[in-house]
Amino acid sequence: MTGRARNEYGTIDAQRARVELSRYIASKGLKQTRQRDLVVDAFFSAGSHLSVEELIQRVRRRDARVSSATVYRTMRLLCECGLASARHFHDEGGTLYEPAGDRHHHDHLICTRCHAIVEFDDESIEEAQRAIALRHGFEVHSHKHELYGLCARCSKQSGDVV
Amino acid sequence: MTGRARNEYGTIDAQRARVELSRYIASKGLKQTRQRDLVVDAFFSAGSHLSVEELIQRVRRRDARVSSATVYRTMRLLCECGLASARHFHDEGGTLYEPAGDRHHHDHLICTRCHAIVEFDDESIEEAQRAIALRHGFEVHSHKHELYGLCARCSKQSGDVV
DNA sequence: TTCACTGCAAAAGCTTTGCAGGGCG
DNA sequence: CGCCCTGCAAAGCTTTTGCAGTGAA
Repeated sequence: MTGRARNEYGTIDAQRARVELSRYIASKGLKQTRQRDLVVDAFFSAGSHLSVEELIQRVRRRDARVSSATVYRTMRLLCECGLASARHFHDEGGTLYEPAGDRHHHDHLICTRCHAIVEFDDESIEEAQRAIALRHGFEVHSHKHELYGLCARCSKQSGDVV
Repeated sequence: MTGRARNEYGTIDAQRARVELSRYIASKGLKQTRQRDLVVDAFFSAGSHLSVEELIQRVRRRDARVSSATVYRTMRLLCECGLASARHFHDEGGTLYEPAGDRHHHDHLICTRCHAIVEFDDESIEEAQRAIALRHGFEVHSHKHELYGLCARCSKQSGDVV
């Protein structure tokens, strides 16, 4: 137990996210609305790596009239205040969002067949990155490290069939 | 000397690229055209990491009537036959192409201010990736590893000014 | 002569934006 | 009551595609 509410992804839960967003909204003179609450709830009660399309569907189960523009705008807000981050895998398809909060940095293994996404985090790679940046005089602020291929299940299926 | 014509990027030169593309074109029953030659020349005689926009400009210096569709189609051809590869940095902006040929795999450091791109390649990272893939049962076919931040020059400017 | 290629323009797919009305503080 | 937010539709961007005419082999 860490004293913070977390779900299976190690992310903050919907309730806490709403509190943090409220704080951000207040600090910026923005307004809390029913639609924003719906989006935040839908997002934080779902799994990680949610597509805009899935998110819109989830929101519309509660209120079919929420527009996609509002969902995009709310997710932009969540990204700005650090509660979510946007990802673009496969160099194609739309944006996927993942909860951010105070979660540790991580990278991704992506199955190109079933689109499963697994997170990983490796200190020796982070260390090597620091060395590379130093060698080139770069001041690195962020990075993206994605491994594409077949997950265990899809890899096994390939082997079985072929 | 390796016996192969190479430019400063370690990529094959325009002449050799044209030969290889001709071979591919012949093998597929396609046709060699003036426009394709223009695109290939423009691409291989330019630096690495060329945007579609820059490429189109370069091609049009020679023939202003070449359409962007043709440039896209030709670059797709070059990617298919392994002479080029498409990249999408910064999660925004358009596609950048880089010569591929028989060049060694590499990754990128990208300056978020001046958009300079530096290539790197690190065996210890490749090794760590293999270990991670193994641990998760993944069969990795490709990866993307990008470090974003300020290059030496921009980093120094920041420090000076602020 | 045949069939791939080209230029043009329209379409596609994702995301943002302008606007007029609605609602939070 | 002021101003932010919302839904809708239209616009933006990059890339692809349909089509009729052109050109390589």
